[in-house]
Amino acid sequence: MLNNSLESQNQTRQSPSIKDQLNSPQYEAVRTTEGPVLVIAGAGSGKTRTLVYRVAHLLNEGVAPERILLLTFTRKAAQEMLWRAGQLLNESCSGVVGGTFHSIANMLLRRHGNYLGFGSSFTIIDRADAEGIVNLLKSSLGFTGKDKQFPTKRVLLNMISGSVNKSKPLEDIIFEHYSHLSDHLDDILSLRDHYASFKMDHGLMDYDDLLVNWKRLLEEAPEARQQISSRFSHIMVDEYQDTNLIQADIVRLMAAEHNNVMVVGDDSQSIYSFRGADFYNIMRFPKTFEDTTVIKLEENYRSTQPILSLTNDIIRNSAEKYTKTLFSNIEGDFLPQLYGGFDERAEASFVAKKIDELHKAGTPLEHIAVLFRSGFHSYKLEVELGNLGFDFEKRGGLKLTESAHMKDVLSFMRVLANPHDTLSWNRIFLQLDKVGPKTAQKITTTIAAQDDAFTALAEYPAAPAWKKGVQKLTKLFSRMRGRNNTPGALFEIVMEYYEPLFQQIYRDDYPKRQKDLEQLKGIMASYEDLQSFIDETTLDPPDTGTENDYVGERLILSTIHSAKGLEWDVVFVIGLADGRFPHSAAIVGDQWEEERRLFYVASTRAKKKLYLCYPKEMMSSDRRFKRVGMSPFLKELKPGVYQNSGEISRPVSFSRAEVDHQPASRKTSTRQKLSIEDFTIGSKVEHPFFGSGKVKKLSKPRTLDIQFDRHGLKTLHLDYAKLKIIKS
DNA sequence: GCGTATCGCGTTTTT
DNA sequence: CGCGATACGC
Repeated sequence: MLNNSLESQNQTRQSPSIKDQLNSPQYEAVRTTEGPVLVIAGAGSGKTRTLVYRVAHLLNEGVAPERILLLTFTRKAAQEMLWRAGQLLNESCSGVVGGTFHSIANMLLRRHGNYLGFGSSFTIIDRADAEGIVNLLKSSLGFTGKDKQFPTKRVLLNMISGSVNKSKPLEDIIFEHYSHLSDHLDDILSLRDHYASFKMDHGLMDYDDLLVNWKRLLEEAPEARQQISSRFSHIMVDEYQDTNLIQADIVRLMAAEHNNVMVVGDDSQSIYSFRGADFYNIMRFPKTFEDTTVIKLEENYRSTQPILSLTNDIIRNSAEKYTKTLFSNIEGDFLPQLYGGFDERAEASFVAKKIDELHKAGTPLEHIAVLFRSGFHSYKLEVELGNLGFDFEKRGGLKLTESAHMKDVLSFMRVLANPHDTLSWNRIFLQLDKVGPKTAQKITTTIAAQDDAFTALAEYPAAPAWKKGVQKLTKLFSRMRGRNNTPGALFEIVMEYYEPLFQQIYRDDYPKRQKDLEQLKGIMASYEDLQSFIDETTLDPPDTGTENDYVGERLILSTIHSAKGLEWDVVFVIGLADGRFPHSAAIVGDQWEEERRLFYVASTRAKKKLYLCYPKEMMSSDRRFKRVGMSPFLKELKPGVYQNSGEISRPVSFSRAEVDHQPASRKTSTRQKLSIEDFTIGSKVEHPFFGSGKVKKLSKPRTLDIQFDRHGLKTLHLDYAKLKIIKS
């Protein structure tokens, strides 16, 4: 069974059996049916393949590529599908318009936006920027945040800018879901209004505005509607359960002329309601479009039957059942394994050990993935894998352009492209010494009111403490605006100014951040002009990590959300503990059900082997360890669908012996196991990052305090810190 | 007294 | 990493 696994990766792409499947009645219908088509397809049933064949079929029939529109939720998904369609036809699919809702919206708005009263110049802001604006507004409107009841930023943001809320009065949303905030109703409403006018004034647009304006364009601008709708004759939408109401409207309006629309989705995989997705869109589809052909795909071509039995059992328990029982013809006798570790470290070491075993037995690392609910759940495992020398790629969590130093650099670029971008101005001023939030905001509002922000800046009456800083800034901008600089050149100019500040602001860890900046340099250099760089990177930020170099075997660690639509031979789901999954803030009801579907999505990623893991002890808020049970979603499973792979009691000593047998080719060198007895107070030690230091204090089992020459006092744990004793 | 610097602590998920 | 609370400086 395992030796087949090596070949299967290549075969899923263009396996001959796909052709056979295509001849089956279901796929025949999918390919050729005219008019509206709704495909309800379970996990692993070949949703993507469906669309690939449809595209190939249309092109084969002589439909001009530029009349086909393929809408997805990630850019990668669209590229992948077009690539596969091209493989089928033995030619390229260039000309087919494929992309995310947001990128298509951006394209259309830049071309036709003037019908709605804005031209081609607007800046797209991402969620992180929106948070910044909300903060600015909060402070300028005098919200103190002292009241604990006041909504957290994220909740607030979802309320004032979330797409759901645009189709429903905000008052209703607050009444239904956030009734404890009703005292703040007026505050929130005024914040929402200010947010809207702030964006309008400064030529900013966020993710949701892109969609709203696309819809407006189709509804309110007859000439644009005419041009756009006559351009496309066939529309396809992937992951339809992830669309929100606005996107559903857009699909409806886009298809009004030709009625050739095909959507594909799975209601059991709806995990994006927090950003406005509404899986009832699927149920409504046949009502919206007359004479819809509904096609159900229930055979699973991905997982073995034991895995499917477990995943079927997960949705069996959901409150709203859409009785859909997937079946598979793929043989396999590996029952999903359940593992409860004593604590997070035991869980991590179990996973690492298993991965090591699998790898040695011949499963390539890139066919293995570890999935989890939230970004930080994998910290312990990352340390463990690092120690063992495994190369891994983490997906989800912070994107490259979301870290502070990146946003710093980008803000210079964005101000250049859009001098009304107050948020970026603010960020730039905050970097100056002796300038804090208040002063930065003062400068920003003054100069943004002027027509020419740059000269206004030069003439700004600066206080002595930071006058020099402003002068340097003025110089910088005159250089940047000088010639028609390419993005690459602009980066160099900015870095000349920013580098000294950068080292000052992030003096603790700037080497790591510097690598990111190097990457940014490469990315910017590949763009022709600044505007297109800004548009593309804010809509779809490049991943952290070195994507460009081919890195061979690499394990994937990913949040479940970022793993959607993908598959691996072996999947580990970790952190399946009570309070962690479902997330502790999830209340029984809709949110609870969504968490369950999330678990379903995670488990259905596995083709051959599935491991479900949880720690029995976790750090709670007060720094104390708390015993926890397994996730309620695990408890409710039928005992027969998984096998308990035993539990390790308290890890007597965290065995480093397992580490020692690693091959020398791995990148971290084996380091000796040090124990606390090896140190005395006053020992001189060397740390790869903090440099040299002296031991100040030995604390109980395996931690010690070290005074580093350049980085101050740190408390380190022997199991994690890579210490070398220089002199004892 | 206003504003800025510093420290400590708790983190949902994202186009 | 960003937030809040607290401490210092003009």
